[in-house]
Amino acid sequence: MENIKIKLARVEKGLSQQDLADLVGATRQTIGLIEKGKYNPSLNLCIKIAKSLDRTLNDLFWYENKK
Amino acid sequence: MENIKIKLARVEKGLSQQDLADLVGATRQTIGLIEKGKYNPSLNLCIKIAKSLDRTLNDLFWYENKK
DNA sequence: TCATAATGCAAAATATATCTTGCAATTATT
DNA sequence: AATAATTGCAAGATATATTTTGCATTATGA
Repeated sequence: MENIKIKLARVEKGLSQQDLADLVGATRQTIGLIEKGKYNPSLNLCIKIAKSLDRTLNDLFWYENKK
Repeated sequence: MENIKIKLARVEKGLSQQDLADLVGATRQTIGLIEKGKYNPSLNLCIKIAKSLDRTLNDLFWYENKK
């Protein structure tokens, strides 16, 4: 369950994992593991990531499931 | 920073905190504290809550900030 | 090729979300 | 008014997100 959306939005803005980590006040490892889908991040961190990437929560973390 | 959106969506569906807690596999206290804005819930819990209330992450946890 | 930046991985430590239990206070129902 | 249901609050225990540090691997650029 990789989160490819974050990675795409990040590289689209020309940011490294470290860059994004600095923007949201987290560590590179945390960003990497979230992108890998190995973490269940906190809401506040999700919000910071979304804002830093000019996206919304739904854009990055919401998956529509048909029915 | 109370989260009134969750509370509104919950009562709108005629659910008690305990009901919602059961639906998402959490405890009543956890739901209560999230509604009070005293917790920073995990993304997975947010997703479960949103689905249980037929809302999206943005509906319940995203606040548009002008500029 | 060489150097450097970016990423992956992993163990131990720390911070904090969540649970458990219990009781008080409030609200709804009869 | 009385009873039950709902919610608030709080301390201690547990689970887990996040940090810290370090090293290996891969990609990038000179």
